[in-house]
Amino acid sequence: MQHVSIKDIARAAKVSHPTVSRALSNSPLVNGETAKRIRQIAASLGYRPSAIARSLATKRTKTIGVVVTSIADPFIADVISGVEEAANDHGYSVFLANSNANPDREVRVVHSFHERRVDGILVTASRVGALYVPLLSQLKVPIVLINNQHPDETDEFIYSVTIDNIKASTEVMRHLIGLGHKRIAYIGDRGGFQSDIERLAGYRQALAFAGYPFLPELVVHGDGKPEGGEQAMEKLIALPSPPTAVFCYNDMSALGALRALHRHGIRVPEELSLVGFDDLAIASYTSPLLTTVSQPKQQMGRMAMEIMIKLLSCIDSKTNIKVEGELIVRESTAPPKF
Amino acid sequence: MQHVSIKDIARAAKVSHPTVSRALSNSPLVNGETAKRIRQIAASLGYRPSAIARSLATKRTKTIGVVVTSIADPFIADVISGVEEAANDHGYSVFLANSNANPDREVRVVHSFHERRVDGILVTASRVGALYVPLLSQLKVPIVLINNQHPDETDEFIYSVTIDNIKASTEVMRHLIGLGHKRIAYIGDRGGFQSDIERLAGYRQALAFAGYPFLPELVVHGDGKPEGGEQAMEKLIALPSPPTAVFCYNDMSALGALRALHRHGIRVPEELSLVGFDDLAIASYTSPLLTTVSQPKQQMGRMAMEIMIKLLSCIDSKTNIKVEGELIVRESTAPPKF
DNA sequence: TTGTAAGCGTTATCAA
DNA sequence: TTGATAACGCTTACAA
Repeated sequence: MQHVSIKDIARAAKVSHPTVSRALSNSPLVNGETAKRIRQIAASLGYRPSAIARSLATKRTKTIGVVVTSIADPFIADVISGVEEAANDHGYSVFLANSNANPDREVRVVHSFHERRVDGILVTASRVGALYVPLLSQLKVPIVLINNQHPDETDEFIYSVTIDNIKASTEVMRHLIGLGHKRIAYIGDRGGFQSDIERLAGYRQALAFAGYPFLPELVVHGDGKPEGGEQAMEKLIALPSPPTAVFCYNDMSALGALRALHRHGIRVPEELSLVGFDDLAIASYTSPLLTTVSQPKQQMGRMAMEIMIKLLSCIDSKTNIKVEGELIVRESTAPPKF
Repeated sequence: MQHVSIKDIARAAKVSHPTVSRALSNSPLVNGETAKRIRQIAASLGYRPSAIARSLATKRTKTIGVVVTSIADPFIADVISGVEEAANDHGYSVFLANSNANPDREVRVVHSFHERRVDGILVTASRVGALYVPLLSQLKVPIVLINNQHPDETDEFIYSVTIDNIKASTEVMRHLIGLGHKRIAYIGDRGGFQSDIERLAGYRQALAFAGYPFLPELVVHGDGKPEGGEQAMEKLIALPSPPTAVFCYNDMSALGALRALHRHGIRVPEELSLVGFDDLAIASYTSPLLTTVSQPKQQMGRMAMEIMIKLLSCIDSKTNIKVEGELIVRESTAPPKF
């Protein structure tokens, strides 16, 4: 016999299988002594309840579907580690699915989660396609978005954990402006994703606040990856009057920017200051060490899963959480030279 | 009604529910016309079969448990992305669990996978505790190890995908020796994990082959992470006669080593050559760009999952795969100066 | 406090 | 080619 079932235990304990079920779920409706005996037998037989059968009976799987655009993205990997930890702590298991921001795969993931009857869905994406959330919400299970607020605030099934991008972004700018920089550029992401839009908004606000003009030529687009950051920095370097400081959408972009600067022999921070966003592990190992904004990545994952679990337990709680970033000043920023 | 079932479809199509089941699984035992009609109805009702109920009936869940020591490890994250992709391609779903190399959690993960009745288990660990595999193998499901061969080759349920560490390691050494280096150090991992042992073996073999002495003081231990690499490098720098080249167990260690070198103002590669292992994305963004060994990380994950799926389909295939690394010479290695 | 019976949504085994 | 019926392993009334 492959797996031992409550019937096997019932037979050994000379009771009915529902009694076993009750004993194992610590129901008060069973005699203390018998319960003890049953639990002993269960343990001695190495009994493990079938989550499958239980799910079928209870209509809850204690399973959460987690969609990511790419698990190889270090930011996402950190978030997921928090997600998994919180799930594990509460007896939930996570199905991991990569969508690669590919619509075909997205549809397959939704189907797969539907068939598996997940209790809820977590979406961790630096970028989430506008069409995707409606697709997911067809499943009628709660959805928690990490780092992407749903535009339609009224949707009752959608919750989110995000960082306060505008605040973090203005703080970065305050730091640069405080150092004396006046020509500050922004290397954004390509797609106009929410976090990018917000960081750019913070950039503009801070500029306005300092009374500096907003110069469109100082806003260029990368792709959130080193390649894009590199190309974007090339454009800035080629400008007739290049910036003295550059604020990047994320650390990956900053990495590419740094590479372009190295190649051109432009010294950081002596000739140009550079700031990233995310505080990935690498940010402490570039040279110079990168000034950046730290996000509580793992904790954000954990919070998202905890919101989910509370929702599923009908405990209500704050469902749209905004966390704060923290500016980490390292070596890549300094006053402008001139 | 929350989910539509085959009974709902049966009612709508005026057939029995087993007929629906047959029609939807493309059984030849059902009239072509009826089958078509049933499938149309199913589609129009948005039917999605319950994997839960199916699993209970078939005793197979099409589910694989994936244990990792840390999903935040970029090497592991890359492997997992291959794992997930292959699973998805074959209709399997993956349960992701972090063990953090913590024995308590390991036990919980095993229980959880057992209860979920996973069809197989994949273990991705730079390091896997000796006790862990026996624990896992109690489940009587196939296990595929990535980057950790099971010492007991005879165990019938254990399979593996590994890189040929010795070969890759000797190649690194040939490169350094070819450049003219004679005092070459090795920064290893702490725990005596298999990959570390093998890379060190390759180091010694190459030294012996070149006729150079093996100097114990040139072998120091890190922890596979930047911090450890940094400390290990400090020890080497403090040596009365420091090495002219350093081969690191992995890129993470090399990153730390690089940091220590920067701090001491030791120029790489002019004064010291440095080699990593793994070819993480960062290796192309350090300065100088890191010479390292590339492992086909995603492909290894994919292969592991494909072995698993073949095993589960009773297709036999090579079950212990060894892949080859590739030396990527970038900027961190050069002939010794003097 | 315990047991009997039904049900969860499939697939599998028989008969028809 | 189809339909009854049972089975998978659990939980949950309801009865005793």
